[in-house]
Amino acid sequence: MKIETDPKADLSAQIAKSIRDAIVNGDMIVDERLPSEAELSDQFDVSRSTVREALKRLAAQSLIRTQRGASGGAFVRRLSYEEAYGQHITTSTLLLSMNAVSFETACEARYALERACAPMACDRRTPDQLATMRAEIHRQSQPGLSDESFCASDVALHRALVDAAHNPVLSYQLAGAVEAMQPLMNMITFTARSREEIVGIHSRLTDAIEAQDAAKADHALHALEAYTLTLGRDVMAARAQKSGS
Amino acid sequence: MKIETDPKADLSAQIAKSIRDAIVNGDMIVDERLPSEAELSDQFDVSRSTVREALKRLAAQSLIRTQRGASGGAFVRRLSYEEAYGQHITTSTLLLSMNAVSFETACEARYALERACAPMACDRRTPDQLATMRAEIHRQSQPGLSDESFCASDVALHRALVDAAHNPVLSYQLAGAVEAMQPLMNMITFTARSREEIVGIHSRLTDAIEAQDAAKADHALHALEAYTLTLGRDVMAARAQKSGS
DNA sequence: TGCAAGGTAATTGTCCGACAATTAAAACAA
DNA sequence: TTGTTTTAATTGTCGGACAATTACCTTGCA
Repeated sequence: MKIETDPKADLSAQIAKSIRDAIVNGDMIVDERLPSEAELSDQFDVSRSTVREALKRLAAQSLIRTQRGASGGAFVRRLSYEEAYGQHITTSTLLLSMNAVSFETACEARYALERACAPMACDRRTPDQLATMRAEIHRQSQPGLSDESFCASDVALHRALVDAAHNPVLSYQLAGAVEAMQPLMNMITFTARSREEIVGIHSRLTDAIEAQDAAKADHALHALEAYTLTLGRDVMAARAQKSGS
Repeated sequence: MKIETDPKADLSAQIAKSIRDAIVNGDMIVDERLPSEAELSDQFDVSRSTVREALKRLAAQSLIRTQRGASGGAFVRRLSYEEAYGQHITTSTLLLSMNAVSFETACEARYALERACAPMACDRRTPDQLATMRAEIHRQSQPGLSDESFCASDVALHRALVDAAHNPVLSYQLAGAVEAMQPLMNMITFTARSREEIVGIHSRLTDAIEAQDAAKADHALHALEAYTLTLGRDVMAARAQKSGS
């Protein structure tokens, strides 16, 4: 295990990097045990505290898990889809909120990705996923629903669409794009009229998926993108006017 | 700043979580300074070592940066696209390598995503990006090129295609899918014949992007997916036969 | 006054030693 | 054999110490 001497980096960062490289390169396999903290501090010739800080960095990236007691230690962790989802969503959300991504850009990306998996969803959708989509549509029709709940239901529906493609890699990649949009979407106040419109398009979309009509699904997603964009622009315009007055 | 008492988690993990929540929820803005390690250890009533381990976890996720000296400390970090790319690619690569994702699944996801951005690339491609694609095609035609270099060039070409869509959110999401495929692709030995075939499709694809012909680009990507899949299946079959004999 | 040199204090980085908590395995007793 | 106790290894937490770095203040000088 080599240690690249980048003189400006912290020791714990250097050690974390060398261990991370070993894991990513496949030098260590899943569930393999790392040397104990004492052994690592000997190998790298640093104190145990420094080794611990390095290990905490790796734990934060879900690369290792630790276990106390005899025959405990740090083990290479199998990265599950669920954890990867979580990290991806957190990162995507922060990226959008910290970098002032325009509503248009995020919207365009989201619907482009969804259109990419619509044909596969048409092929492979299960009754289960159709039922989920119908249930969310029903929820969205409830009059007392808050804007936040409406958005959450929207995300759930689109998530079902993505999962219907039955491609875990695709689901993983798209989860970030769709869920990271939610804070942006939450800024929109949905009138009764706009909800009705959206529910209508959602129904057409679900019908298309059920009928396995990819062209129709694509059309519905285009309509949804256009309408969402209109709503978003209205909100932005209203906000700009307000702050300008 | 609240601390949820999850009794089974480490103290440093709990503290990291509470600070992370504060950042993600927007309670702390970019470049805002966190309390010093001494103050945090007072607030959370733990030792400084424990606070430091928590801060290292956050640093590993690029949520904070630290600075030494007077008026130094830990500051909320603006997550840049570049860092997010890096994290995303690392995570995606690990996810694929650790979970035995089939070549078919990864391939399908990759080309579905690329087809999603092809229409936008047709609209917005710049001469620069076309030149990059042409240059990579030229590289791929060199006879002495190693399989690894051929794959790297392949990734570079597709990366140019994605960037041509001029949507940073899309680029970010797709970078993981495309680059994480490279280790899988590297397993394939490309014969002179198959390279010729791939270069031909790449040329058709680039022509379509230049001519802004979305349908033709879509067709080329479908052809590329089908051919890549064939190559991958051959490799897997050969490998299976070898291990079986 | 203005400026430069040097000192000071605050803060993170690293090290050390100690003890608590946990857990698997070994040793032991019935 | 089976159940219990002891033991050893390992991570988790604490406290203190010092080094390294850096912004800020003080002091002396022109």
